[in-house]
Amino acid sequence: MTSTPPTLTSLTTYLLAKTGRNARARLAERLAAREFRLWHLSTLAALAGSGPQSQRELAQRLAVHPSDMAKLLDELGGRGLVARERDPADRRRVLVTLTEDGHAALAELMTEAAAVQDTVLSPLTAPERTLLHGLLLRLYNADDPGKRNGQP
Amino acid sequence: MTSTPPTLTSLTTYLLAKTGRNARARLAERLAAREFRLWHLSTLAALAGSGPQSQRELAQRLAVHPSDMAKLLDELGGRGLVARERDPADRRRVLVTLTEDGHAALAELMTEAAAVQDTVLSPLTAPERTLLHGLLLRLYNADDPGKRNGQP
DNA sequence: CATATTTCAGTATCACTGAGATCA
DNA sequence: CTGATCTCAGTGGTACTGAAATAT
Repeated sequence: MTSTPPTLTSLTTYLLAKTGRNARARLAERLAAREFRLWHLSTLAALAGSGPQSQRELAQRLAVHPSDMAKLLDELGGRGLVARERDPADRRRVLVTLTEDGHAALAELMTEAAAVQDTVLSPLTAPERTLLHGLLLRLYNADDPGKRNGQP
Repeated sequence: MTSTPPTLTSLTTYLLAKTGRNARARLAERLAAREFRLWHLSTLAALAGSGPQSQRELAQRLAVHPSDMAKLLDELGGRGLVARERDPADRRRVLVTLTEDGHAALAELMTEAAAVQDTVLSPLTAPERTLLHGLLLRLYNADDPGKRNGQP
Protein backbone atom coordinates (compact mmCIF):
# COMPACT_ATOMS: atom_id res chain seq x y z
CA MET A 1 0.00 0.00 0.00
CA THR A 2 1.07 3.50 -0.62
CA SER A 3 1.38 5.28 2.68
CA THR A 4 0.83 9.00 2.97
CA PRO A 5 0.45 10.43 -0.50
CA PRO A 6 3.10 12.92 -1.53
CA THR A 7 1.83 16.45 -1.51
CA LEU A 8 3.09 19.32 -3.57
CA THR A 9 3.08 21.73 -0.65
CA SER A 10 5.72 19.62 1.03
CA LEU A 11 8.10 20.76 -1.72
CA THR A 12 9.73 24.05 -0.87
CA THR A 13 10.45 24.62 -4.53
CA TYR A 14 6.78 24.25 -5.34
CA LEU A 15 5.93 26.95 -2.83
CA LEU A 16 8.73 29.08 -4.22
CA ALA A 17 7.41 28.80 -7.76
CA LYS A 18 3.80 29.39 -6.75
CA THR A 19 4.36 32.39 -4.51
CA GLY A 20 6.82 33.86 -6.97
CA ARG A 21 4.31 33.52 -9.76
CA ASN A 22 1.65 35.12 -7.63
CA ALA A 23 3.84 38.10 -6.78
CA ARG A 24 4.79 38.50 -10.39
CA ALA A 25 1.18 38.37 -11.57
CA ARG A 26 0.07 40.95 -9.03
CA LEU A 27 2.76 43.39 -10.01
CA ALA A 28 2.11 42.83 -13.70
CA GLU A 29 -1.55 43.64 -13.19
CA ARG A 30 -0.66 46.79 -11.35
CA LEU A 31 1.81 47.92 -13.99
CA ALA A 32 -0.64 47.19 -16.78
CA ALA A 33 -2.91 49.89 -15.39
CA ARG A 34 -0.14 52.35 -16.28
CA GLU A 35 0.50 50.71 -19.64
CA PHE A 36 3.74 49.17 -18.47
CA ARG A 37 4.99 45.61 -18.39
CA LEU A 38 7.47 43.96 -16.04
CA TRP A 39 10.33 44.17 -18.48
CA HIS A 40 9.87 47.91 -18.68
CA LEU A 41 10.47 48.21 -14.96
CA SER A 42 13.46 45.89 -15.09
CA THR A 43 14.99 47.78 -17.99
CA LEU A 44 14.57 51.18 -16.39
CA ALA A 45 16.00 49.84 -13.13
CA ALA A 46 18.99 48.34 -14.90
CA LEU A 47 19.71 51.64 -16.63
CA ALA A 48 19.43 53.56 -13.38
CA GLY A 49 21.57 51.08 -11.52
CA SER A 50 24.34 50.56 -14.04
CA GLY A 51 24.32 53.75 -16.08
CA PRO A 52 24.28 54.20 -19.86
CA GLN A 53 25.23 51.04 -21.72
CA SER A 54 24.88 49.27 -25.03
CA GLN A 55 21.78 47.35 -25.96
CA ARG A 56 23.66 44.11 -25.95
CA GLU A 57 25.01 44.71 -22.46
CA LEU A 58 21.53 45.55 -21.24
CA ALA A 59 20.05 42.44 -22.83
CA GLN A 60 22.68 40.20 -21.23
CA ARG A 61 22.27 41.80 -17.86
CA LEU A 62 18.53 41.14 -17.83
CA ALA A 63 18.81 37.81 -19.64
CA VAL A 64 16.56 39.00 -22.43
CA HIS A 65 17.19 38.18 -26.05
CA PRO A 66 18.61 41.11 -27.99
CA SER A 67 15.71 41.00 -30.42
CA ASP A 68 13.25 41.53 -27.60
CA MET A 69 15.36 44.26 -26.08
CA ALA A 70 15.09 46.14 -29.35
CA LYS A 71 11.30 46.08 -29.11
CA LEU A 72 11.33 47.02 -25.44
CA LEU A 73 13.52 50.03 -26.12
CA ASP A 74 11.30 51.02 -29.03
CA GLU A 75 8.41 51.21 -26.60
CA LEU A 76 10.33 53.03 -23.90
CA GLY A 77 11.89 55.37 -26.44
CA GLY A 78 8.51 56.19 -27.92
CA ARG A 79 7.42 57.40 -24.52
CA GLY A 80 10.54 59.46 -24.05
CA LEU A 81 11.84 57.42 -21.13
CA VAL A 82 15.10 56.35 -22.72
CA ALA A 83 17.32 57.89 -25.38
CA ARG A 84 19.24 55.84 -27.96
CA GLU A 85 22.26 57.12 -29.82
CA ARG A 86 25.12 55.54 -31.69
CA ASP A 87 28.23 55.16 -29.59
CA PRO A 88 30.71 57.65 -31.14
CA ALA A 89 33.59 55.36 -30.15
CA ASP A 90 32.11 52.27 -31.78
CA ARG A 91 29.31 53.06 -34.15
CA ARG A 92 28.04 49.47 -34.14
CA ARG A 93 26.81 49.96 -30.61
CA VAL A 94 23.73 51.85 -29.51
CA LEU A 95 24.17 53.63 -26.21
CA VAL A 96 21.01 53.69 -24.13
CA THR A 97 20.51 56.32 -21.47
CA LEU A 98 17.72 57.08 -19.03
CA THR A 99 16.01 60.44 -19.57
CA GLU A 100 14.60 62.69 -16.86
CA ASP A 101 11.14 61.32 -17.56
CA GLY A 102 12.61 57.86 -17.37
CA HIS A 103 13.91 58.47 -13.87
CA ALA A 104 10.52 59.82 -12.82
CA ALA A 105 8.70 56.82 -14.31
CA LEU A 106 11.07 54.42 -12.58
CA ALA A 107 10.43 56.08 -9.23
CA GLU A 108 6.68 55.72 -9.73
CA LEU A 109 6.89 52.10 -10.76
CA MET A 110 9.14 51.23 -7.84
CA THR A 111 6.56 52.77 -5.54
CA GLU A 112 3.94 50.52 -7.08
CA ALA A 113 6.22 47.53 -6.66
CA ALA A 114 6.75 48.33 -3.00
CA ALA A 115 3.00 48.55 -2.49
CA VAL A 116 2.46 45.17 -4.11
CA GLN A 117 5.23 43.68 -2.04
CA ASP A 118 3.65 44.96 1.13
CA THR A 119 0.47 43.15 0.18
CA VAL A 120 2.17 39.92 -0.78
CA LEU A 121 4.28 39.80 2.37
CA SER A 122 1.49 40.91 4.66
CA PRO A 123 1.33 37.55 6.50
CA LEU A 124 4.88 38.09 7.75
CA THR A 125 6.25 40.37 10.43
CA ALA A 126 9.00 42.86 9.65
CA PRO A 127 11.82 40.67 11.04
CA GLU A 128 10.43 37.68 9.16
CA ARG A 129 10.46 39.64 5.93
CA THR A 130 14.09 40.55 6.48
CA LEU A 131 14.88 36.93 7.17
CA LEU A 132 13.08 35.78 4.02
CA HIS A 133 14.89 38.39 1.96
CA GLY A 134 18.25 37.18 3.22
CA LEU A 135 17.49 33.55 2.43
CA LEU A 136 16.19 34.32 -1.04
CA LEU A 137 19.16 36.54 -1.78
CA ARG A 138 21.50 33.65 -1.10
CA LEU A 139 19.52 31.40 -3.42
CA TYR A 140 19.45 34.11 -6.04
CA ASN A 141 23.19 34.70 -5.94
CA ALA A 142 23.88 31.00 -6.12
CA ASP A 143 22.19 30.23 -9.42
CA ASP A 144 24.07 30.95 -12.60
CA PRO A 145 23.50 34.49 -13.69
CA GLY A 146 22.91 34.87 -17.39
CA LYS A 147 22.27 31.21 -18.04
CA ARG A 148 18.55 30.99 -17.62
CA ASN A 149 15.85 33.14 -19.04
CA GLY A 150 12.75 34.43 -17.41
CA GLN A 151 10.78 37.42 -16.54
CA PRO A 152 11.82 39.81 -13.83
CA MET B 1 30.70 40.77 -16.05
CA THR B 2 27.14 41.64 -15.51
CA SER B 3 25.50 42.33 -12.22
CA THR B 4 21.86 42.93 -11.50
CA PRO B 5 21.07 46.49 -10.47
CA PRO B 6 20.60 46.83 -6.71
CA THR B 7 17.21 48.40 -7.07
CA LEU B 8 15.62 45.16 -8.23
CA THR B 9 17.37 42.83 -5.82
CA SER B 10 16.22 44.99 -2.96
CA LEU B 11 12.69 43.82 -3.73
CA THR B 12 11.90 40.59 -1.96
CA THR B 13 9.17 39.87 -4.48
CA TYR B 14 11.69 40.17 -7.31
CA LEU B 15 13.88 37.55 -5.65
CA LEU B 16 10.82 35.40 -5.06
CA ALA B 17 9.81 35.52 -8.69
CA LYS B 18 13.33 34.92 -9.96
CA THR B 19 14.24 32.04 -7.70
CA GLY B 20 10.83 30.50 -8.17
CA ARG B 21 11.18 30.66 -11.91
CA ASN B 22 14.61 29.15 -11.69
CA ALA B 23 13.40 26.23 -9.61
CA ARG B 24 10.49 25.73 -11.96
CA ALA B 25 12.70 25.72 -15.03
CA ARG B 26 15.13 23.23 -13.53
CA LEU B 27 12.40 20.82 -12.61
CA ALA B 28 10.74 21.20 -16.00
CA GLU B 29 14.00 20.35 -17.69
CA ARG B 30 14.36 17.27 -15.55
CA LEU B 31 10.81 16.10 -16.15
CA ALA B 32 11.13 16.66 -19.87
CA ALA B 33 13.78 13.94 -19.96
CA ARG B 34 11.01 11.54 -18.94
CA GLU B 35 8.48 13.06 -21.33
CA PHE B 36 6.56 14.75 -18.54
CA ARG B 37 5.62 18.34 -17.89
CA LEU B 38 5.04 20.15 -14.63
CA TRP B 39 1.27 19.92 -14.90
CA HIS B 40 1.51 16.16 -15.14
CA LEU B 41 3.26 16.00 -11.78
CA SER B 42 0.80 18.44 -10.22
CA THR B 43 -2.17 16.50 -11.50
CA LEU B 44 -0.91 13.13 -10.31
CA ALA B 45 -0.07 14.60 -6.91
CA ALA B 46 -3.51 16.16 -6.59
CA LEU B 47 -5.17 12.86 -7.38
CA ALA B 48 -3.02 11.02 -4.87
CA GLY B 49 -3.59 13.62 -2.23
CA SER B 50 -7.31 14.18 -2.61
CA GLY B 51 -8.54 10.95 -4.10
CA PRO B 52 -10.78 10.38 -7.12
CA GLN B 53 -12.60 13.50 -8.20
CA SER B 54 -14.30 15.14 -11.13
CA GLN B 55 -12.35 16.91 -13.84
CA ARG B 56 -13.83 20.21 -12.88
CA GLU B 57 -12.84 19.78 -9.24
CA LEU B 58 -9.33 18.84 -10.31
CA ALA B 59 -9.07 21.84 -12.61
CA GLN B 60 -10.21 24.23 -9.90
CA ARG B 61 -7.86 22.73 -7.36
CA LEU B 62 -4.87 23.23 -9.62
CA ALA B 63 -6.12 26.53 -11.03
CA VAL B 64 -6.00 25.17 -14.55
CA HIS B 65 -8.68 25.91 -17.09
CA PRO B 66 -11.01 22.98 -17.65
CA SER B 67 -10.20 22.91 -21.35
CA ASP B 68 -6.53 22.39 -20.57
CA MET B 69 -7.30 19.79 -17.93
CA ALA B 70 -9.07 17.75 -20.59
CA LYS B 71 -5.91 17.69 -22.70
CA LEU B 72 -3.73 16.88 -19.71
CA LEU B 73 -5.89 13.93 -18.78
CA ASP B 74 -5.88 12.77 -22.37
CA GLU B 75 -2.11 12.57 -22.17
CA LEU B 76 -2.02 10.89 -18.76
CA GLY B 77 -4.80 8.52 -19.73
CA GLY B 78 -2.99 7.59 -22.92
CA ARG B 79 -0.06 6.44 -20.79
CA GLY B 80 -2.31 4.50 -18.46
CA LEU B 81 -1.58 6.66 -15.43
CA VAL B 82 -5.16 7.78 -14.80
CA ALA B 83 -8.53 6.25 -15.52
CA ARG B 84 -11.62 8.26 -16.51
CA GLU B 85 -15.15 7.05 -16.10
CA ARG B 86 -18.56 8.66 -15.92
CA ASP B 87 -19.77 9.25 -12.38
CA PRO B 88 -22.72 6.85 -11.94
CA ALA B 89 -24.35 9.31 -9.55
CA ASP B 90 -24.14 12.26 -11.93
CA ARG B 91 -23.37 11.24 -15.46
CA ARG B 92 -22.34 14.74 -16.43
CA ARG B 93 -19.20 14.32 -14.37
CA VAL B 94 -16.09 12.37 -15.25
CA LEU B 95 -14.47 10.72 -12.27
CA VAL B 96 -10.69 10.61 -12.50
CA THR B 97 -8.69 8.06 -10.55
CA LEU B 98 -5.01 7.22 -10.27
CA THR B 99 -4.01 3.81 -11.58
CA GLU B 100 -1.27 1.63 -10.11
CA ASP B 101 1.09 2.85 -12.81
CA GLY B 102 0.03 6.36 -11.94
CA HIS B 103 1.11 5.89 -8.35
CA ALA B 104 4.43 4.47 -9.46
CA ALA B 105 5.02 7.35 -11.89
CA LEU B 106 4.19 9.88 -9.21
CA ALA B 107 6.70 8.34 -6.82
CA GLU B 108 9.40 8.56 -9.48
CA LEU B 109 8.63 12.15 -10.35
CA MET B 110 8.56 13.18 -6.72
CA THR B 111 12.02 11.67 -6.33
CA GLU B 112 13.20 13.79 -9.23
CA ALA B 113 11.62 16.84 -7.68
CA ALA B 114 13.35 16.20 -4.38
CA ALA B 115 16.68 15.92 -6.17
CA VAL B 116 16.13 19.21 -7.96
CA GLN B 117 15.10 20.84 -4.71
CA ASP B 118 18.26 19.65 -3.02
CA THR B 119 20.26 21.37 -5.73
CA VAL B 120 18.29 24.60 -5.65
CA LEU B 121 18.42 24.87 -1.88
CA SER B 122 22.04 23.80 -1.60
CA PRO B 123 23.21 27.23 -0.34
CA LEU B 124 21.07 26.79 2.77
CA THR B 125 21.56 24.66 5.85
CA ALA B 126 18.90 22.18 6.92
CA PRO B 127 17.40 24.46 9.61
CA GLU B 128 17.38 27.34 7.17
CA ARG B 129 15.49 25.25 4.64
CA THR B 130 12.89 24.42 7.24
CA LEU B 131 12.61 28.07 8.12
CA LEU B 132 12.20 29.07 4.48
CA HIS B 133 9.57 26.41 3.98
CA GLY B 134 7.55 27.70 6.90
CA LEU B 135 7.66 31.29 5.69
CA LEU B 136 6.70 30.36 2.14
CA LEU B 137 3.88 28.16 3.36
CA ARG B 138 2.34 31.09 5.16
CA LEU B 139 2.58 33.23 2.04
CA TYR B 140 1.11 30.40 -0.01
CA ASN B 141 -1.84 29.88 2.29
CA ALA B 142 -2.59 33.58 2.26
CA ASP B 143 -2.47 33.67 -1.53
CA ASP B 144 -5.88 32.52 -2.54
CA PRO B 145 -8.44 31.64 0.13
CA GLY B 146 -10.48 29.92 -2.56
CA LYS B 147 -8.74 26.56 -2.37
CA ARG B 148 -8.42 25.88 1.30
CA ASN B 149 -9.79 22.32 1.26
CA GLY B 150 -7.35 20.83 -1.21
CA GLN B 151 -3.87 19.47 -0.81
CA PRO B 152 -1.82 21.22 -3.50
C1' DC C 1 -36.07 25.18 -20.34
C1' DA C 2 -32.17 26.38 -17.32
C1' DT C 3 -27.86 24.70 -15.43
C1' DA C 4 -23.54 22.02 -15.04
C1' DT C 5 -19.63 19.43 -17.07
C1' DT C 6 -16.63 18.22 -20.65
C1' DT C 7 -14.62 18.96 -25.17
C1' DC C 8 -12.96 21.31 -29.21
C1' DA C 9 -11.41 25.12 -32.07
C1' DG C 10 -9.54 29.45 -32.15
C1' DT C 11 -6.98 33.66 -30.01
C1' DA C 12 -3.25 36.12 -27.46
C1' DT C 13 1.02 36.55 -25.54
C1' DC C 14 5.72 35.44 -24.59
C1' DA C 15 10.36 33.53 -25.24
C1' DC C 16 12.97 32.25 -28.76
C1' DT C 17 15.12 31.50 -33.84
C1' DG C 18 17.22 32.92 -37.93
C1' DA C 19 18.24 35.89 -41.59
C1' DG C 20 19.61 40.35 -43.18
C1' DA C 21 21.55 45.15 -42.43
C1' DT C 22 25.14 48.16 -40.53
C1' DC C 23 29.62 48.98 -38.97
C1' DA C 24 34.58 48.06 -37.12
C1' DC D 1 36.73 39.33 -45.02
C1' DT D 2 35.72 38.22 -40.22
C1' DG D 3 33.20 39.40 -36.35
C1' DA D 4 30.00 42.14 -33.62
C1' DT D 5 25.66 44.73 -33.06
C1' DC D 6 21.10 45.73 -34.05
C1' DT D 7 16.56 44.91 -36.45
C1' DC D 8 12.62 42.41 -38.14
C1' DA D 9 9.69 38.59 -39.48
C1' DG D 10 8.36 34.23 -38.14
C1' DT D 11 8.00 29.77 -34.95
C1' DG D 12 6.49 27.07 -30.90
C1' DG D 13 4.45 26.48 -26.47
C1' DT D 14 1.35 27.89 -22.93
C1' DA D 15 -2.65 30.18 -21.12
C1' DC D 16 -6.90 31.79 -22.06
C1' DT D 17 -11.85 32.48 -24.66
C1' DG D 18 -16.07 30.93 -26.49
C1' DA D 19 -19.22 27.82 -28.00
C1' DA D 20 -21.01 23.21 -29.06
C1' DA D 21 -22.12 18.55 -27.07
C1' DT D 22 -23.88 15.78 -23.27
C1' DA D 23 -26.30 15.16 -19.23
C1' DT D 24 -29.33 16.75 -15.06
